Amino acid sequence: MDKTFQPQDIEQRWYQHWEKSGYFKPGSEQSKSVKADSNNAYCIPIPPPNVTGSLHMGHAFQHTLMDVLARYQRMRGKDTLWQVGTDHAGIATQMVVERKLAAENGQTRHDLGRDEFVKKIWDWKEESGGTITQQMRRLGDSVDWQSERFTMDEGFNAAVQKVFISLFDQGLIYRGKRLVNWDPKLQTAISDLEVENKDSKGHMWHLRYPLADDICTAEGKNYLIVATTRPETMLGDTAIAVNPNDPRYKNLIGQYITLPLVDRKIPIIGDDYADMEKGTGCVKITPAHDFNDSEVGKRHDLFMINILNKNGTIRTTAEVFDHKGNLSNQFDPSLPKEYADTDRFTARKTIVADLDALGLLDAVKEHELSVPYGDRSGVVVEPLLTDQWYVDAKTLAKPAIEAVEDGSVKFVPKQYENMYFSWMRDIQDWCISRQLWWGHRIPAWYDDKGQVYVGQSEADIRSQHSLNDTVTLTQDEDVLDTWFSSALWTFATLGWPESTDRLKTFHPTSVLVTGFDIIFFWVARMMMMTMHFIKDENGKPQVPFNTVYITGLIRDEQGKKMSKSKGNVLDPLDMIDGISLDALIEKRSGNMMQPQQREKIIKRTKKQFPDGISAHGTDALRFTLVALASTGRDINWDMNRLEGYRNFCNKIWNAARYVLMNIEGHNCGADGLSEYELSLPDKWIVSRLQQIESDIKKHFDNYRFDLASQSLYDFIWNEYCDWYLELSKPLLAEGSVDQQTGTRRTLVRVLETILRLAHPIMPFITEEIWQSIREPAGIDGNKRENDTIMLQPYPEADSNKIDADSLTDIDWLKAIIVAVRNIRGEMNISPGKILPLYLKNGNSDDKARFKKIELYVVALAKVGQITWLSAEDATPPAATQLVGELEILVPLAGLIDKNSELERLNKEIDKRSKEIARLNGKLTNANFVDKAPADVVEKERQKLAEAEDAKNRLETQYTQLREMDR
RNA sequence: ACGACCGUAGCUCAGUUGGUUAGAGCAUCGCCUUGACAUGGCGGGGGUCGGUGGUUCAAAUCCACUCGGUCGUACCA
Repeated sequence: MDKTFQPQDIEQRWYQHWEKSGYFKPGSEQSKSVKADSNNAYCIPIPPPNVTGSLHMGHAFQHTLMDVLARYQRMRGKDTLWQVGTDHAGIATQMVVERKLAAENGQTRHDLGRDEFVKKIWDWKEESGGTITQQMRRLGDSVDWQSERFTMDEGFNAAVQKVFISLFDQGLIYRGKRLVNWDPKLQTAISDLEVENKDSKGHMWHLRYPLADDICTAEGKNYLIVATTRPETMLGDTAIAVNPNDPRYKNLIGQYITLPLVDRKIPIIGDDYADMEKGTGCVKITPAHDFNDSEVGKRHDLFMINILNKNGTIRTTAEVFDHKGNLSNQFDPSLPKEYADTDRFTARKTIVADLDALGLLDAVKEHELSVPYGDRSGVVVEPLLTDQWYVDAKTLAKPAIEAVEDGSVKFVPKQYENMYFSWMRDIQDWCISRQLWWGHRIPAWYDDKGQVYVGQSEADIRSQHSLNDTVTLTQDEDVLDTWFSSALWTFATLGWPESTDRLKTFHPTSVLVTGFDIIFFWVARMMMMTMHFIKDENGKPQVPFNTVYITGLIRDEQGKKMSKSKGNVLDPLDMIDGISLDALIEKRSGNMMQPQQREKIIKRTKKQFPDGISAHGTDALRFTLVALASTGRDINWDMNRLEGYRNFCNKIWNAARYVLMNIEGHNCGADGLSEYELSLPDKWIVSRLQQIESDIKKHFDNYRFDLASQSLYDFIWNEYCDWYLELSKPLLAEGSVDQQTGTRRTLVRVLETILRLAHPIMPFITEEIWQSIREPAGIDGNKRENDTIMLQPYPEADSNKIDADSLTDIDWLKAIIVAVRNIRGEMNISPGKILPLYLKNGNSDDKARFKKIELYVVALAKVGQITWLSAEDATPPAATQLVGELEILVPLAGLIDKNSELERLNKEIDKRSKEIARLNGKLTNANFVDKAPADVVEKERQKLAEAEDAKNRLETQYTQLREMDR
């Protein structure tokens, strides 16, 4: 074995072995002895990453937690499936390929045409689709690769079709002309969730709209003033609203104003939406370009005038619709030609200038407002009137809300349930059509008259509706929102709409691990779709998963979100393999959208990683992520933690090295027949192991990964390595043959158990070491089930193995050794120097007890001659430590400076005095003594007595020492 | 504006139903290359738990208010 742990030598080798051996498959599909039974099944559906993407730290985090759960449950004997797959990620993928096309030969997707372009995307998927799956292998993800799915594979496509068609037939999907969030750059509708509102500074323009028919306001003005942040929309105004109770204007209701620039006569209406307190009390109403106005329009049967092209420029001629969305000739649709085809923001300036020239610009004010941006395109989105497909979300949401209310689905941490409820209880219909080319084409066809038919194929529809060839059918150009297909993820991946064994065994799945940012996008929609389509044998809706574990976000060391544009992204693989500074800089600053950031990023990267990043290995990365995973809070990434846990891996490695060196060629009881004797340290470490096992189980079952890893770390480093391995040294050197066998047996078996405990978190190092110690630990490596640690049983605590005396004895032993070490440390005595030791004030029990531990004290505290002194004996000049009643004395004898010992004693006495004062304060308080529980008071009394006794003895020692050898 | 979460050692974080002297890792200081490990060993220092007030015999923990931060939602004529 190498002196240090070299992760790069072992990781990929073991992963390939596991994968090749089929160990990631569910147990029921590996061996006939495991029956497929939904009661013993454990399934995690992976949140499908973008097929053309790559892993970031957030993935690494979530994947690690999922893998910990999967490996843990698999070892506990659950029939475990971690379902893997990728998402076609509509807009994101289409954009990537469009950019690639543009960069390579300056083409747009329109140059290629739809079929050719979609083919290009499939090509790109073939080329880049392997990246993320390769990265997952490096992370050690124990997913079932053989059943990997893609949201556009054949079976999935069938599921999507079936869901769409059924929902349409049930009246839960409909088509309608409505306002949607329109992205003028990508030229597609997007959902509310894909809109990012950003605060920005803008202007509020106050416009004068002349009253028609020579009427005047109560104040005698012949115009109304409206205010707007988007003056260009005035071209589409179809009313002015005032509050029906507003004394200033209520007599004008039913009258008209003349809309400037377009010379349109539009009504003044009364609506509560107009707030008398706000602005001038008059609101321009543009139902085709504002969501609130659209609602007002519906209440008053207003016409809707669309003035924008799909690319965000002003139309040459407006589109006029009546309140039902039918084309209308009520108004002259012509628009001033000087704005035609100019961008909305250019038009804004021109229109303001033109109104100003007409004397109709009353005021311009600075204004803070939030502006909606498309999260993908980064441009301002526009409410636009278009024909789109919608899902009746309210109907579907009802059972989905109930499932969380009645606890069928639990969120961890629980507070996210509120987030879920608040959104679900106020849910809007879901716009599912997207004007993209990449995605599931909507299975709808139109005839010449615009009549819509929904069905699996054109042929199906023709036969179903008896349409002959004289009727031309054209398929809807649009595709479905990506989240429409991912909403079917839990059951479509298991084979639905076929009725498969996997669906029966693994659905509902056990736990979904995901980020809070997609609770709405994904979690809620999976709930709705699954409960609508998947029923159990009694016809009761099935939930998609029983538990939703919400993770926090991984941020950079300053708590900032990691993003490409900030240049603070860390690649999990760089943590594993390491990366040079130059390569890291290239990665962070190359191919930047905003080159001006480049220098800044380079500078910061150089400062933060002057030597690049060294290799830490997958296990260290995973352990770090697990250790930081406390419930649902964000993680500020800390390279120092990673380094600490790399050292921890090395610690385990060397502990194993020690064990191997000491069992090699010796009997360690593997045959189960040899005589052996367990010594005090053996009994102790076995007892502690049981306690740790039950702690870890508790923590895993509560999803407290951080506490589980902490328990493991503490036990391995601070107990097994620091104490047990050290205690084993004198035993192996001086113990009897049976004792040596007992210790070797314990050394290797506890190590073997530790490896199994740690395996879900650190799969590679545990497998590597386990392979070399399984035989001495008494495991028959020739049996197939013993080929790998990943299929071994997870350790379970056995309270019969806890020896209570060993726990108190070792605590006492530790206290004595620490006392000597403390004197040594504080007096700057070299650790190797053998010290004589006096023990004073020990009772007969202490003496008997000390006999049991003398061997270890001598070895670990490096003491030579040990002399017991009775209470009456004169104490030699010595440094003193108290262990309960017992006084530990190290003679000064030229080793120790008297004054520093006096100083040290003083410090100790001082400490005791403070404690005594505190306890006295408490105990003289009648309220405390009367009202606190008796055992609490008694405890405090005892502490006081002990502190007083200790103080007295330290003071005696102090006086004696000071008097000596003056 | 409303809601959620967070504020504990220099840094990153634990701290359960209120009850020992508030813990860990990293960093720091001192001693040590001892035959598993210097990616190490041993020992030490470091915190008025964001602030104020309250409930209680007892508050990091419960309540109210307040300051700071993150996120979400709403509003924005």
